[in-house]
Amino acid sequence: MSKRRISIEDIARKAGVSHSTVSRALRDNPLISASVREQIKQIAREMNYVPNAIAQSLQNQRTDTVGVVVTSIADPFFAEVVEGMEKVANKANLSVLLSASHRDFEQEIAAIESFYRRRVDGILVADSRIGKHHSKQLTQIAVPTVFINSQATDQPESFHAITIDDYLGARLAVEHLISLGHTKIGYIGVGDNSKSNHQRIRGYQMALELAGIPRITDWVALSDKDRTSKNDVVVGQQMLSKLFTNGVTGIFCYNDMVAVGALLACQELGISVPQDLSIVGFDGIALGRYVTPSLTTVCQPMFELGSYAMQMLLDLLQEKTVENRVLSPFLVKRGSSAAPKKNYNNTSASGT
Amino acid sequence: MSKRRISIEDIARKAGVSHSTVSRALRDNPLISASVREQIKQIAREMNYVPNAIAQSLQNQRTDTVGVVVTSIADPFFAEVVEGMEKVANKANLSVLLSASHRDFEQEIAAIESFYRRRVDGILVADSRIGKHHSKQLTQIAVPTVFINSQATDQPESFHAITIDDYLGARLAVEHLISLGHTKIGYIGVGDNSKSNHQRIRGYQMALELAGIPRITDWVALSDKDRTSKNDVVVGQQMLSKLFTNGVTGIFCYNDMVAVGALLACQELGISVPQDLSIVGFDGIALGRYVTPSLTTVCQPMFELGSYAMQMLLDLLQEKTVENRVLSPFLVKRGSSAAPKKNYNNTSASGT
DNA sequence: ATGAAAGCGCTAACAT
DNA sequence: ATGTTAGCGCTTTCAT
Repeated sequence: MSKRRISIEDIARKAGVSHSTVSRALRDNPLISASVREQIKQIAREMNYVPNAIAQSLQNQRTDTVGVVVTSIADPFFAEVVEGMEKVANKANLSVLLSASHRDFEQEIAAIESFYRRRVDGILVADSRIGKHHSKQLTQIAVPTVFINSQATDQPESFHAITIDDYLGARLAVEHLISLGHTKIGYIGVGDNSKSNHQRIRGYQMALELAGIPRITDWVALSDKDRTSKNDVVVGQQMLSKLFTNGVTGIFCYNDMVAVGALLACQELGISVPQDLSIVGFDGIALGRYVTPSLTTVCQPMFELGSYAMQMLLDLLQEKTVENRVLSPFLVKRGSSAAPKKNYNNTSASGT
Repeated sequence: MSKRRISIEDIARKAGVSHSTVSRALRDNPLISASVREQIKQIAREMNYVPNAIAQSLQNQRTDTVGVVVTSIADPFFAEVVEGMEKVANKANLSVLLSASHRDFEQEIAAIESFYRRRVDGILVADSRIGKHHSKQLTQIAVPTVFINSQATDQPESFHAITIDDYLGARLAVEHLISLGHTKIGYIGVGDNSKSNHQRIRGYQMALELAGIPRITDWVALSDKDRTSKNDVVVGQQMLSKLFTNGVTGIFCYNDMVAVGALLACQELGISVPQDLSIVGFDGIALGRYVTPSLTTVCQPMFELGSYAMQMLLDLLQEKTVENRVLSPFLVKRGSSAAPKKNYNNTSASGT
């Protein structure tokens, strides 16, 4: 905001009217006569006048800005989600302030507080770590907020939220493997305390249970705490051999990056997918289409997750009542899953 | 910005001082006695006071906000670049307004104008389409601006810019193929009028020329105008067979997505890479490591591109003089390139 | 060391 | 139909 810019004052002077007349004219207030209005607009154009949104915000108590917090912009999943948000925001003439939390609680809070200082009209938080115990600080920040795939295990009821049905997704994945004839099905997950991971494990277990397949502890592997999209791949790579050694013929992975890691490990170990082992991912990022074999996965409607979330926020801003939403993921069958090879002890494991 | 929030007025009332004293105390102005200062800060804390950044901006003529325009957030290349920007901005306590241009000139201008209205302190534009003829409108928008990989063929000299050396990158790619023994080398590019594509073609041609390899028109294929990261893949897929039929043994692709498309086409056509055909990409997006075979490519330092650009902008804001930068890409050899198969007419094509 | 007052650029209630 | 004035919440002279 360097030098002095043209203000309505300047235009008023040149037009020989008061600054309020200019203000009215520029905003098509019907009180101003057409001729004066056009004259003023003409002068404004000639002087390259651009209204100062900061001054308008101070007066109007609205910034036409929303804050968005994601764990990482470089994560292909969130990139899609943000794309969806941006599209809706843009159509509604809202600007988007973007901030990354890197899955860190402190950074998430810091981002939200910064948004609050800047008086954003609303806030969108993806993969939030905020639970009930923190909600107090935040309810004081009385800014309309929508959470996307909140990861707090004790998510406060009072918040607005849009969520993917992780439990359903996991069941879709595992039931797909079961329907192909697999009975030795493993899970590779992440060891952070995310709700997603919990729900996906639950879905995995329930799918097995409903099919009468016993759960084996050695068929579940979880990584350590720290996570980035890059080392999700490493998780898959490292966990794979153990599970394969333990005899699984199919693996459901926490997400696509983990699945890609598993795929990579298979290539190294000479395990052919899907002949020797079937792999199913979660998310539906573009990458899954380009690996070999292409990845069977449970897709989250990422773009919709973002655009619906933004739409919910818009509704909130217009004081409409908004219902929380739960979106259903869907299975996309590709090359990484197939029926298991027939061998000695196959599909007869239906007894308890 | 819904209801009334706590202001310094409220604190002043409660502390029995004037609002200017509160303002000073909160900002550690040495004029205020330590005891009063602490008392005021205490009250502010108790009342959950959060300064109104909008009011501060209006007074200080600074918003501590930068605007960023990229073609698409969902593009893995820009996602990395933005990540780099965000990191530097965050450290400098700058907020980032993000907007997508979708490679559309109008949208790019609209985003910049919106940033100007909001009085951002600086602007970063990636893949700008703005050329000399438009620079007039924008020089009036006297906001410090840095362009990243500007795509205007007639980029105005006066702008600040950081650019990857596309020409060098292309030479690296093609010289790599030549050093492996290839002499029949093709190029798959994009038909938009981007500077990158021009420079990469130039580098491709120069590398051939320097090696004394004749150029063959049929070894260069360009796509039509419209581009998204998704249909860059399609470009690679569609162009591949023609080039292969025309006898090339190595192909340099405009970017990694095009290269992935080419790889996919090879799989479908039963062309084995790198035995029958070598493929080299450009960009260095993560995806390249996960496809089969992994992609040899010319890497742009994406994260640095973003972080340096933001650093240049910070310097500009502090009125330092900043030099334009040209970053060098570097070759990363992976699985998709190898020596061509020996056959009848091999590396003897060194005569003019 | 502290308060009063002006002003950042705008909108809107209140005159006329 | 237009001008005058106040005020959004803050910082910063200028008094004292």
